[in-house]
Amino acid sequence: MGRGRVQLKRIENKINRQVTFSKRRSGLLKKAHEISVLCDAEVGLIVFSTKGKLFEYSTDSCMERILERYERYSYAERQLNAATDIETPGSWTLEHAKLKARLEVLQRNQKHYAGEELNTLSMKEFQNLEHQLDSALKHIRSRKNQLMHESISALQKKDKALQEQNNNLSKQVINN
Amino acid sequence: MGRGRVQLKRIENKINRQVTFSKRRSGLLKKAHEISVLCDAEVGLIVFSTKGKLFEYSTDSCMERILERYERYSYAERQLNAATDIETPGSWTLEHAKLKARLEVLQRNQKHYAGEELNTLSMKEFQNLEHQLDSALKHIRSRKNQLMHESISALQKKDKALQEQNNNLSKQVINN
DNA sequence: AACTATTTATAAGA
DNA sequence: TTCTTATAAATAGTT
Repeated sequence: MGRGRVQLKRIENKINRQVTFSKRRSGLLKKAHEISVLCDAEVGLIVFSTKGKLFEYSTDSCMERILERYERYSYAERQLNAATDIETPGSWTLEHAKLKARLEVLQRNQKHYAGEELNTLSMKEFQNLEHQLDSALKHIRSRKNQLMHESISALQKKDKALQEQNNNLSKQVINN
Repeated sequence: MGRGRVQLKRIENKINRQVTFSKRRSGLLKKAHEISVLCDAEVGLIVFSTKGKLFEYSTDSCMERILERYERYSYAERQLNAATDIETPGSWTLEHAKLKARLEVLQRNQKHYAGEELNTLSMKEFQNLEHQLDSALKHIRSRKNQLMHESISALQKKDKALQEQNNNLSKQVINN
């Protein structure tokens, strides 16, 4: 896509490499967004430049969600890691294990909050979850409303101040 | 890039969406690989189709490495730089910092899901959160509905069976 | 940061 | 699905 054919190997010239990186990066992010919207896919894209700078795109700006979903796919691998950890005793082991346990609980909760993995819940737990989410949503909507009102009043105030300033300036112009 | 201009919105026709997904997915993976090689960048790309199938690309086929780097960069860079310049990835300290960072993120999310500590969120993040909660609630209610229906049919079936048994027993009593 | 000649990606059609 | 082809889009080299 350009004036020359592209050889699939590292661009040795540093400047060219930097420029190409910048151009292709934006193209890549754009395409990631497009497939996400057009095809209703969930996409996570992470790019580190040579110098270690991070660029990223994720559907709904929620990389965490996507990474968690990804890790559910590599569950077997994680279990392997966990086994190795337990077999390696050390001063950190206890705290580490505790952290992991808390993490698992939170992750499970998180999934329930996201409406996933609901099969394990009893009817009563369902009711609870539903109620919690419902009230959270109410909180959030009322807070959002409040924010919007505040934002509107701030703008109105600013508008008023500007108009007054305008009037004063106009008078000065007329007087001169 | 084709015979028609592309509108950036979900393709409603299921077949078209599937075909476009397949084509664009391979294009995206190719471009991810290209920028990685040409520009010496480290790339991780995760794509979930509508149906939940996973496709991925990662520089050197090592997604875990990239995700670790991402998480370090995003949440724990400071602590890590301070604590461990020499530690190799996979060491206890790194693992530990990573876990702690993730835990913090999850705890914050959890609070947001519960409608707490909303002050720090921007308007856009609000919209995202509201949307997420709304869709989670829909999932949960539809699943609850399904469970209740199943439960009702199970009871009706049982009821029918018992009545029949009853009838049979009554006849036997009369005959004796 | 723009430009433009080409290559590349891909939408629609077969 | 796979291939073909017309066209849109991306981008390499240039200014």
